[in-house]
Amino acid sequence: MDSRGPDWDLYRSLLAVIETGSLSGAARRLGLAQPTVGRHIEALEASLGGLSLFTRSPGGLNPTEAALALKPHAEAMSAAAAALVRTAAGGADPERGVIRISASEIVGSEVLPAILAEFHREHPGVALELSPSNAVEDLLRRDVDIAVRMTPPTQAALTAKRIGSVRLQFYAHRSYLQARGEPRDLEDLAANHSLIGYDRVIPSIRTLDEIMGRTGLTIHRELFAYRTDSDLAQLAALRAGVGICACQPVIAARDPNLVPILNGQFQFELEMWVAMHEDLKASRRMRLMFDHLVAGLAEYVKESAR
Amino acid sequence: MDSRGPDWDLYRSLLAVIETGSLSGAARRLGLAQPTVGRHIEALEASLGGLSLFTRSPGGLNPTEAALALKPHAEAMSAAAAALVRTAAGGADPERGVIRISASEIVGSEVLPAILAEFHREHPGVALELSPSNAVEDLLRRDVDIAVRMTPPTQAALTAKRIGSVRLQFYAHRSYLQARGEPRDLEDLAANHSLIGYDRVIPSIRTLDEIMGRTGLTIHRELFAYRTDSDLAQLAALRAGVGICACQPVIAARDPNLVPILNGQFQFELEMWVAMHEDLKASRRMRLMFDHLVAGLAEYVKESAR
DNA sequence: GCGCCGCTATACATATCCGCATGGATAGCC
DNA sequence: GGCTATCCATGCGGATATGTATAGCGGCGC
Repeated sequence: MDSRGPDWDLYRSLLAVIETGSLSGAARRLGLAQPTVGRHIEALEASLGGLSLFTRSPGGLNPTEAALALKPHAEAMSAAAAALVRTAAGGADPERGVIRISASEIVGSEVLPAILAEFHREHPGVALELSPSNAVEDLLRRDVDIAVRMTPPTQAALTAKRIGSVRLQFYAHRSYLQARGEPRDLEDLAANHSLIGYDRVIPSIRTLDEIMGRTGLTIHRELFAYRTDSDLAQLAALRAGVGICACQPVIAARDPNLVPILNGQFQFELEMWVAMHEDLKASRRMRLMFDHLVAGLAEYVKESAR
Repeated sequence: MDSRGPDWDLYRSLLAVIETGSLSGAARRLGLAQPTVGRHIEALEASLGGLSLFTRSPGGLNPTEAALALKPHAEAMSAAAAALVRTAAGGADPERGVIRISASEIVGSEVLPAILAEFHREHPGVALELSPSNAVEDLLRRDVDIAVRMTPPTQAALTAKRIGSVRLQFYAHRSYLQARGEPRDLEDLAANHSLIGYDRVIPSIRTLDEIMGRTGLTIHRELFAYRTDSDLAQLAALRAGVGICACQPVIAARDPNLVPILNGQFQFELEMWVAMHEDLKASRRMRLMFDHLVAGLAEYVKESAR
């Protein structure tokens, strides 16, 4: 029932060596001595049936194909270990510990801060970590505890709650409209105006593409005059008057110089979800944050629907 | 960048103690001495900020709420470690090592053996493990390397390939038909015949339920005269003439005494998928098996479509 | 009530692993 | 060309963790 493999510590050293590229670097990161890490790798190679994991060179250790195949698994262990420590921090006390949250750049910087600030006032002992990213696998790999997503998380083993729909519509800065005029319709928009959009389209934005596709616009890089994959950079460009960009009404309303284009037609709807790994339901602190996010975002969505 | 937590070995001991319920049991499983495991737990509790993980008793150690919250994370580490060892087995040599495959009971025992036998003839050095189960989370948790599924795996971080549709229709054994006659239609079937079906409905069977729901049949336990959650037991019952049961044509055709009911009407279609964690694409052996399964199952589906 | 069997906790000898110090090798730079 | 800054490999003393042995405690069956 066991036939247990190598010590798990060896995997940690393996990962560190692959990532740092040298025994010395791994030793520094792990707080160990270089010979120790070297012996770990040696022991791991022996444990794994004489498998050769690195080609030693004076400049460092070069991972073999076999070692690279093992790396993702070691990363999974590392993520799980980190999640375990986060869960353990503060113990069963919901007023202490760490929570790590992932959200899109926009939500992470424009929507969450207010909501998280409120949570932090109520629970000052809980440390918060925010990871702005669009990667979906975060939750499965346990890189984060809770995620706010704009796509329905169809994953098993996930506790997910739908918040509602967030509108998205075209906005432009007054200064831009003064210089370029206001587009009459979609055709005019596409032909004679400067759109702000994506550079290399990110997978998780696909829903947006579909929606825009339905409106008759074909999405391709050349459609956009100002291209960046960062949502935040797009928002900044919109605020600077570079061009026209899709934006959430509540966020746009914060700048009185941003005005809706095309009479607010061509609204897109994005679903907003909060998701958490089921395993974390065992932690009172995580449940607290989950519920707080659901409530806070529901408020935001309600405001957005007005 | 690091602030590394406790030694990963401690997590392994933690998991073993939770699962066995005692230091001694964990020590036996891990091949360590009981005091060693005790010290591990002690060290872990200290590392985690004086967190209390167990209530010691003469009969064993009782995990606290905090320890139970950590368990899933430790399990994730364990699964990842096991997957790493499987990947490492045989090294980069695609002709050696281990592959662990998950499939439904039916597919695992009626369809895969022939396909896997062929693979095994070509690659006799590769050890194969088959885990018949309907749990979907296997791949994410890395409990298995490759899965054959009858539901579309909508998960990110998964390499999935759709094989095609597998028909499912009602069959009965000749002896049953002699005794009970042949049902004229669905109503007759539901009212006057013995159906073989599920006991406590398993989540992953839901697709089947939906399909059957479309046909007008309401699915509830009482509909079935012979109830078991094991697909294999259902098939065995069908072969023994217990009653009428949905079955794949290719499988039914192997027993000349099984005949289609209702003129082959009311066919259901199930999609067949092969899925693998993206991380495993780095392993040549896994890719080989993935491709072999795709080819072999495509052949099976083609045969089934005739 | 007695003995047996499971468990944990403690004490002590030992084997193991770790860190330190050193040597050798390569690459970049003045 | 020599200097320096990396890196890895090796040898050795010491700290650390492990295993063995034992004591103590509680439950269960006869």
